[in-house]
Amino acid sequence: MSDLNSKQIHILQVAETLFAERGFDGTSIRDISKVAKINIAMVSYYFGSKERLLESLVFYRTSDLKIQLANLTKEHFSPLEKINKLIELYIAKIHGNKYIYQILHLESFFKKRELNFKSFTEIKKANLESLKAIIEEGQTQGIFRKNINIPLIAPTIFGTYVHFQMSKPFFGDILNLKTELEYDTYIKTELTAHIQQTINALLLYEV
Amino acid sequence: MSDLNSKQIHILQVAETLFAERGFDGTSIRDISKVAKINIAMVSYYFGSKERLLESLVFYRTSDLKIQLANLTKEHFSPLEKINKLIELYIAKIHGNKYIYQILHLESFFKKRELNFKSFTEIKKANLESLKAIIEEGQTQGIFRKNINIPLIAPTIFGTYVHFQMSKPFFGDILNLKTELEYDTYIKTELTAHIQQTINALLLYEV
DNA sequence: TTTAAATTTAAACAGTCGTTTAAATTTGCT
DNA sequence: AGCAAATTTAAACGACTGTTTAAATTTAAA
Repeated sequence: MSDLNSKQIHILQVAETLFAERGFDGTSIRDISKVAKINIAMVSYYFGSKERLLESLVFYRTSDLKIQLANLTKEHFSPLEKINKLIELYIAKIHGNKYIYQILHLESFFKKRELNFKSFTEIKKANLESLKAIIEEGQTQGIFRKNINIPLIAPTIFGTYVHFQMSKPFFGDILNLKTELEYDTYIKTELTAHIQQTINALLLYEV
Repeated sequence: MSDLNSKQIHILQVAETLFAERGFDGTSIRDISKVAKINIAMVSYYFGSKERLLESLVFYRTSDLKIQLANLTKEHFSPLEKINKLIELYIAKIHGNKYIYQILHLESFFKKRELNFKSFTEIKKANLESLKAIIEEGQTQGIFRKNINIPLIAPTIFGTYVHFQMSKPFFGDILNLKTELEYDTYIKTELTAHIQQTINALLLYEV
């Protein structure tokens, strides 16, 4: 499970893009085999089954997903700077792994799928704890206001990004972003700035 | 297409919950027939095909989706009050139609599906215009700050809600919301308040 | 009550699905 | 080179898919 050869990794990479594009049910093993240029039996040979292929993919990617926040909390930035660096890091990391996040986001709430998403949940909990630590640091310093629903900040960051990413045709149209690169650049600049601005205002000001 | 009898509506309602739970591809006509207690041929008889059933469902629901914002913009509230009423209306309406929104959200970005989602796009554009009108009113009154990326506000509202809704197992766990009713109540109170607080801070304060 | 239309049914259709099989081929070690 | 293990292949399996068929039944108007 843990040591994958180059052929297995190639299959996972093909499966990843197809699952993200068409969904798990919308992608057949024959589709994967055709794109990856392998025999259809190779998926069963290497992974056992289609479901186990997805499990391997999730395992393969989520081991790479941990966002380096430990270093961040220790450095001597102000809480506000930490928050903004966290958001930037968060969006960049999610965007770099957008396919697996799309898959996890789409498939995780289908109850019939009984896969092991514990690692994903643990990462979310760990990230929430890091965020909580930074905000409470800012609150004790008297910089951030007290009445903040901390668990709802992550959905605002994550949800804004995901919704922007999933509504690409709509926002590409109204914001006149024609190419993939233009869209990516907009996410790294304007969207990240918007989210930082939003969370900063929420943390700093009483309404 | 437009005049549906009670049997057709019953089929659509069953299909709606199943599509939202299991996805379009994950739901078979036999599943729908079993739950709706009809013969499998009735779907083809009434709707022509499974795809046309989805089209009928989208048409049936989106005609009911238009959020009544026209009245809102005309009433003599302050821009800030209008924004907060808009958010409350928006979340309540989406939450009341959560199943069809889930389906649209999940299926709309799968490119292979060439369905007619124009009405959905038009609603989004109309809502964006209403939001823009209110914010610009506030800006000319000198209440709201100038440097605001208006098209990105809707993704923040919508995205926060959708992500909270789709991560029900996660947030139900960490917020200790055990029943469906507790979750619904939390959305109508805490989550709506959080989003209002967030957008208000964004509109009112320079960071 | 007769009769034609609308509805409902069980059965079958052709196609695709994930998976398995057994034979063929390649690989790597002695 | 010889040989066993690993890999790759084409073919087939049974199960499930959406859809169609034709007969049976119900409905409703004359």
